Order: sequence, then structure tokens, then C-alpha cells
Amino acid sequence: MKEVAELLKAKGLKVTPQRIAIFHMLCNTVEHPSAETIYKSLQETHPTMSLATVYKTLDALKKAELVQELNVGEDSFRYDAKVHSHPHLICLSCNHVYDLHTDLLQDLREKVAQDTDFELFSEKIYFYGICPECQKK
Amino acid sequence: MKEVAELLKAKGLKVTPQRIAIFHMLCNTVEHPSAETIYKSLQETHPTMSLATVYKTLDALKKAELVQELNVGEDSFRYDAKVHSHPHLICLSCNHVYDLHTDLLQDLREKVAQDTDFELFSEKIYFYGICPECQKK
DNA sequence: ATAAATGCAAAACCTTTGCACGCCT
DNA sequence: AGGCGTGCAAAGGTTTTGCATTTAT
Repeated sequence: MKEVAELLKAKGLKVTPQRIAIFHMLCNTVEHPSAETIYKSLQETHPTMSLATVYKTLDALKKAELVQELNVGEDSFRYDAKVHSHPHLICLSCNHVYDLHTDLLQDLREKVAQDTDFELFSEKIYFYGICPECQKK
Repeated sequence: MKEVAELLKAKGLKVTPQRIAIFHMLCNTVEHPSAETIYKSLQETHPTMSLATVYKTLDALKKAELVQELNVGEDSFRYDAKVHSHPHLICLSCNHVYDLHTDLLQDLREKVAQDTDFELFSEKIYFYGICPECQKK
């Protein structure tokens, strides 16, 4: 909890209870929640926090590169506090989003940059399918 | 033009001037336009066509697997008539979206499936950077 | 003390929907 | 003739914005 506040301060962000709550939640989940989901799950502990604050905070965290925004193809964005570039797996049955930690994509950005003459900064990689759990059903 | 109508009919879609115009445009551009962009660029030739028809048509084409929907991180979707799975390059300076035809990602889906026990159907891969043109400026 | 963050409401924006009319088969 | 597509307007959902108040530094 403490370190969450430190991270915010280190990025020059004002440390508020709302920001701590949102960032702390994102750091301790594997769920890749949307703004709405974050808002609802913090209702119990922070009943006065507004949805607008969630959006504003996510924007601040995004600009500070403390979270990344995901576009899995739903109508809203999802957020991930693991900012290191990594692919995501989306289960089309249960709609869960999983992190994929792999070295399969090692050097990929560099190779693509060489192929295309682009100067590349980042990539977003999404795989769509059925997760092991849902395959059993 | 003719073949566009054939493709629609082959998928069991009713062939209308609006559908031909939209699909024809998507087949003959490299721009990855949004619904709004499609609508505007067809205003001259099809002034009575509504934006709702563009959306409904894109939905039909998507379901028929004649176009794919892209999520590059903007607030609206873009569309691509090249439905074969391929990565996209987004220039953060001029906002153009480029197709990347490469074999760098050969076997990638299969390897990820093996690593994760997912049953995979598709993937979306986006690289972000600065295109060669914009680097010169 | 100052500047910034919050909360509320309203607005903006993209997309979808309902329905009457017209067109394709 | 029947069903589907179109066009219009309205609604829906997500995200942004303006502004007065509160809070962090």
C-alpha cells in the first residue's frame, strides 16, 4: 500500500485517497478491469468517489505510464498496471483477459522496425480463443 | 465492381447499391477508414445514404467475414477488407494505419496455443511508432 | 496559500435501435 | 407478395468537460 503512494509521488502525481485506491486495486488484480468495474468494486470502501474521478485518475496514471490501456474489442477500455509490453489472451467464452508472459515475441519489435523502417515504441498484441477452463465445459 | 457484388451474394447477403459502395470502397483503399470516414467519402456519390446504414452494413460484412474491425486505440473502430490475419502499424504522428505483410509471425498462434492451452482462433497485433515519412519531418 | 483533485451534472461522442417506407428476389 | 434493407430520429452507453468545492503540498 505504502509503495503505491511512493510510485505516485515519484511520478509527480498528487497523492490522494482515490488515486491510491484505484492504483492499488490495479496493482493487485489480474482481472484487467474497466473504469466501470473499478468504480463499482471501490464503492464499498470509497462510496463518495465518482466515476468521473475514476476516469480522470486513469488518464493521469496512463500519462505517467503507471498503467496501460487495453482495447480488446469491447465497447470500453480495460486497464493493466503491468506496463511492461506483453500480449493478452482473451477468452471468447468467459471474456476473461489473461496476461501472457512469454519470450516468443523477443526481438519482434526490432525485426518489424527493420522490415518497415518505422521507429517503434510499443505494441499491443491480443490473441482470441477459448481458455482451458471453458474448453472443459 | 462486379466481383464485389458476387462476393456479397456468395455470402448470402442481399446486394444493394449501398452495400456495394461501402464494400467496394473498403476493397480499394489502404486507409483503414472508420464508419464516419466511409460515410463522408460516399456522400458525393450516395448523398441519401445514412450513417446508420453504414454501421448496419459494416456489421453485416463483419459477420460475413468480408471485413475485419480494427481497434487501434482511437475512440472509433476502423475497417479493413483484408481479412487475412496480419499486423498493423500505427503512426503516432500522422495517425495513418498501415498493413504489415510479413512472415515474422509465422507459427506464432500455434506456439502461443501450445504454451497456454488456449484454443486460438485469431489475433490482433498493433505496432505503434513513427512512419518513415514522418521521421523525415 | 496555491494549485490541483474531487464530485456532480451536463455534454459530447460513437454506435445501436425502432419503425415506417421502399426495394430486391 | 414477402422479407429484408434503408433512412430518419431517438436512445443507449462510454467517456469527457465545466465548475464549485475540497484537499494536498
